[in-house]
This record gives sequence, structure tokens and C-alpha cells, in this order.
Amino acid sequence: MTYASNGLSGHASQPRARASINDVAVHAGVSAQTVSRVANGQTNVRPTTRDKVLASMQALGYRPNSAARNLKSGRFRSIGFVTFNLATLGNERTLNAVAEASEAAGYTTTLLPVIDPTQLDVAGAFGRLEEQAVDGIILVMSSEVGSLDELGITAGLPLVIVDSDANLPYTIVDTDQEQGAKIALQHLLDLGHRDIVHISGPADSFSSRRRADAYRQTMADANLPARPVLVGDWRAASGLALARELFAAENPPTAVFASNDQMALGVMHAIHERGWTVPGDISVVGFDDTEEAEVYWPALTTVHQNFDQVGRHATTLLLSLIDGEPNTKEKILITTRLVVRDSTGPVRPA
Amino acid sequence: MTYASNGLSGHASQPRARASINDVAVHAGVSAQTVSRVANGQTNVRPTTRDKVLASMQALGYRPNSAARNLKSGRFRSIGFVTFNLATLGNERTLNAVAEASEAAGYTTTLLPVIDPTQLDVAGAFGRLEEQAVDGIILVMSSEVGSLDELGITAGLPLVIVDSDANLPYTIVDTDQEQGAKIALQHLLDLGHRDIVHISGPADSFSSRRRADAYRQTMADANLPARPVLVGDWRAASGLALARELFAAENPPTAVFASNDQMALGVMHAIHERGWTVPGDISVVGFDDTEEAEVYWPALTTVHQNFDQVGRHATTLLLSLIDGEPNTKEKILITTRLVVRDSTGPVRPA
DNA sequence: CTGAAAGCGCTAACAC
DNA sequence: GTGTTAGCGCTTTCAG
Repeated sequence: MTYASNGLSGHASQPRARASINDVAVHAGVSAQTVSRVANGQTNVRPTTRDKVLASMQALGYRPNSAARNLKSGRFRSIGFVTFNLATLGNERTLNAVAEASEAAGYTTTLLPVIDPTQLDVAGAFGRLEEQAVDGIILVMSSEVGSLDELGITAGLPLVIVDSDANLPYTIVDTDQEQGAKIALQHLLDLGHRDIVHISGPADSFSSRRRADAYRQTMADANLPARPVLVGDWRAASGLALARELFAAENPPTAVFASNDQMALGVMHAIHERGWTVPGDISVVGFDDTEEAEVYWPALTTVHQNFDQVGRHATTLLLSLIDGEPNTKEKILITTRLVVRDSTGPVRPA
Repeated sequence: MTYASNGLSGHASQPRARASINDVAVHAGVSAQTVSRVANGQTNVRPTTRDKVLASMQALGYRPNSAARNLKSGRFRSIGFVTFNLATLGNERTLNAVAEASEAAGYTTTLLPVIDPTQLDVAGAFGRLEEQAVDGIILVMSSEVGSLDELGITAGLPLVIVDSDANLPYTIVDTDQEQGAKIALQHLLDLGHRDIVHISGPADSFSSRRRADAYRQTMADANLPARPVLVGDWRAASGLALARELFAAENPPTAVFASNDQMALGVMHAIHERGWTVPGDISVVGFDDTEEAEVYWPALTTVHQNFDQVGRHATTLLLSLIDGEPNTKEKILITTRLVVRDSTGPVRPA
């Protein structure tokens, strides 16, 4: 007899033995099937029997084994979240939204190993990703990481991509970077600024690149010369360092458009320490609208990026893919909005 | 015969059928066992056979099913991360460290549904948590959520708790809040400040409470009157609002100790908007040492909290518990250090 | 309303 | 080197 065989009788030396459905069945004097029915809240069980089973579950500390359930159902009720860099604000906020949305749908969110992009090609006979216990993957690309095929991701699992090159033949959800950069720049232009410097994120970042492109494009469209883009690394310190250099040179611009709020903070710091004022001497615009932006000194004018919506959309899309909906390779672009605060003002008289 | 039975033959209407080990075995003309050996990189397979199998795996897009593996091994190679609030800096940084540490150990990190604390008692016959596909749990408590028993967490899974009431009979890793608050206050005291206001986090936060207690204690020890603690909500805006009120009243203090950097940012904003200076008129100290703190205006003096270490320690401890080490219910307190920057200075002459 | 049988995909143990 | 058998814990199917 194979029942009650997992050592539950439990010596102290065998601490972690977990009661199986059979243990409960034996304990309650019913069949495993009946225990299963009770565990799943099915109605066709006589109340007396149910109570007996419930008592046994209680007594044995029974908890269903999800591996067995997964094996049976072929589903894990979990979605995988892959990033190559969890430590950025946008990615964390996106993860947040994904975790909440998937929780609401009864799914769990699994953080998949952040593969070193340079090591992708050593992947073995099959990709590591898809053997994970997830039903689908949300991939936050952030930056160039070699082809997706190399990632070994394409084969089986439903996939939604966030923050990427929008030309990929996959379902994609993203912030409309171009639109965001344009409204920021237009605001500056409307204020009379003609000499605007852009501080970008790292060169390999998709979103940074698209904002920088929009900068060049917008300036060109306005028949204005674009200054060389200053390349930062998203961190406030890089904004500060770059701005210091910039302000030490001949002609400081009348406005700076930073590719995120943190670098904008650095720019304002550099302005303050020169004894200049924001926006009196120089206007500053950020990107993201972090929670702190409105409390910066002065309150930062910035582009509000809706990470929650990106995460929610990505999750919804992925869930529908998991449910077998046909993959329409939709591309969803979430619109941003400009939040005007105190860091921008009319250009200073020449 | 049960082989090749999972519909892999695949009509378009049966899209997501995945090749099983048996499908590969049939395709390659070997036994499932041999496929298993190849998949697991065992050496005792003739190269010709191995290649044949590899080719079949390739052809069928085979990927091992982790549910089956989990069922077999009784392990999930995943650790669960539970928070009631993912959206705070500390929790995200901790999650980060946990994800990295567990990845390094070959584990995946699963974000467990953030249960609504108020709904805990409606839990069914068994806790939801422990049926999850994880081998252990890192619980970030953050605030009072009713007894852990109610959480249904105690029964089976290895557990490490972060950010909690340190009296719990569990393995606990935490920042030494008291030590942190004390060095911040001592710094202010050394600078000659006697009238120091503390802005705390929300009342139900463990870490906030402990910092506030340390504030009262330190002031008492120095024979100085403590002002009533101003209760914020961690967000910069709350620091700003509270500081505005404070400065509108009769006697502004000469220094403010905020329970996190964001609220300190709010305090500095309130000082600037009155036309006062930091630290000339009022000194400000924060807590956390966020990445931006050094770029605030002025650069913020703050208590550096090592979230990475907290997360790493918690993970290491949990992993050893999972490996069956005896539970010594260790309590690890991570020491903080004061980072002195430009927001603190000698008290202004009376 | 309850039970028995079979099998999800994989691997450990044991043949040969 | 390779195959066979059995069983992880659960649920679906079919009998009673």
C-alpha cells in the first residue's frame, strides 16, 4: 500500500514532511478523491464527510501540492517578468503594476533570472527561460541585448515585450517616448527657448534613444540647431556632472531637457551651485514624473509617464495570450502628459 | 501505448501543445530515460545517441516541464517574497537584493499575492501562502498586520522576516533602526542643536516607530525636551506639508530629522520657499541614503541604510533553512552609517 | 454522494 | 550505455 507513505508519522529527524492528499484520506477514512473534492470546494460531498475531511486536513496541516496541480493542469498560474536591470525606477514601477494586475487575475509573478546579456549565446540545447514554471513572459528589454532568437524566447511561451525597439514582430506595450519628448520640447519652445540642450540616458537604452531622436527631430522641425546630446546614465549624479561641464563652457543654454527626473535634479543642483536660478536663468524639464518631482526645488516640470498603465496593459495582453487568444502582435503606445510646475519659465532676455 | 499521446501531432486548433520527453524519445527512437539523461547533461550516453536525441529535442522544440520536475524533486527552486506594499523604496531595494541573491543560488523569486491584511481572517481551511510553488518565504512585514498565525504562515515553510517587530520568534533580518536614528541625532546634537523636530513615517510602520522611539530616547538621554513627533506617510509631499505647518508656527526648530530622504526633501523645499537656507537657518537629516540624496539641494546628510545587505542576508538565511539547517531563529541587525553632506551645520546663533 | 483507476512528465532505482 | 518499472500528488473519468 502506498498510502501514508511519506514519513508523515514524523520523527523529529524528518521535519519537513508534508501531508499528502492520501495521508488525509487515510486519516479521514475516505478516498483521496473525496479529499480532493473538499479541497476544491466542490458541492457534491455530504456535510458530515466534508467536516471529517476538513478536520483531518487541519490535524495534518494539509496543504495541496501545487507542483502536482501544475503537472495535472499544465498551467502554473504564474507569469514571468524578465529584466536585465531591475534597479531602475521605470522597471520597478512596471513590475509593480504587473504584480498587482496578475495578482488580481489570480496569477503570481515570477522574477526570472536576469541573464547576463553577453552570455546569451552559450545557451544550451534549449533556452533557460521557457523551462521556468510560468505560463507566459513579460520581457522588459530596456536596451539592445542581441537578437531575441538568441534569447531562445521565441519558441513556445506567450510573450509581451515592454520598452523595446517597436519594430519587433511581437506584442509590444510601451510609453510613447516620441510624443512625450515632443510635448516637453514644445513647451520649452512655446516659452521662447531657442537654445535647448538634451541630456539623454545611456546610449543603449531604447527609450533614451527615442527621446533623443525626438529632440533632434523637434529642433530640426523648428529650424533650430540642436546641440550635441549629452549622454548620462539615468542617475542624478550623471546629470549633475554633465551640467557642471556644460555650464562651465562658453554659452549655457536657456533650457535643459533631461531624459529623466533624476538627471533633471542634477541639472538643477548645478544651476543652484552657480548661484543661478531655475527657471529665471535656465529652465529645466524632466521625464517620468516621479513621486518626488513635485517636491524638488523648484517643483519640476516633467513628462508624466504612466508605468502603471504600461504594466497593466502588458499583463492583460499576456493573460489573453495565455488564454489562447490569437496573437495579433498588437503594438500599444501609452500616451504621456506634460505636468507643468515651477522649473520652466519664459526665456531670459538676451 | 501512452507515448506521443499529447496531441503534438498538432492541428492548428491545438496550438500550444508542448513536446514531452516521450515525444522526443519516440522521435529519436530511444527511451525516455535516455532523453532525460541527455537533458540533464549526464555523461553516460554514447555521443551518437546524444546527438540523435539533441536533434530530436531541437526538431520538436522540447523543453523540460518544470512542474513534473518539481513534483519529482519536491522542490521548486523558488523563494517567495511577500510584501503588503511593494511601492516603497526600501521594499523594492530589498526585493532587488533578494532577487539577485536567489538568482545566484539558482533560485527564482516569486512575488506572492499581496494579501489585503484586513481580509486575513477569511482564509479558508488552509493558508493561501503555503500552497504556492515556493520552497520558503521572505516576509517583509513593514507594519502591523495582525498575528502571524492568522497569516497561516507558521505551519510548514521556512520563513525569514524582514522589517518587523524584532520580538517575533522567527529568523529576522533588519536594519538597526535605533542605531541609525541615534547617530543622526547625535550628529545634530554635536553640532549644537537643542531644538530638533522629528518627522516620522506612518504610525503603523515598525521601522518608523523604532526611529521615533529612538528620537524620544536620545532627546531624553540628552536632557532635552522632545517635540511632538510629526507623522508623515513617507512621501515627499507629506514632509513638505508638515514642514510648512511647522514653520508657520511660533518657534521653528533649528534642525529637523526626517524618517526618510523623501520627507527630508519636502522639509528642505519648505525651508527654501520661506527664503531660509539649509543649513544656515535649519539643518536637515534624512534616512535611507537614496541614490538622489547626494544631489538634492543642498546635498542631504542622511543615514545610509544597507538594503542590499538586508536582502542578501535574508536570502542566505532562508536558503540554509531550506537546505534543512536547524532554525536558530537568529536575529540579524544590519548597522547603518551616517553620511554627512551639506544639509547640516552648526546651530545658528540664538 | 463516493470510490477506483489511470495518467500528467519526469527521474531514481534497478535491470540487462 | 540503455531500457524498464514505478511513483511523486493530484484530478479527470467512469463506476457504482
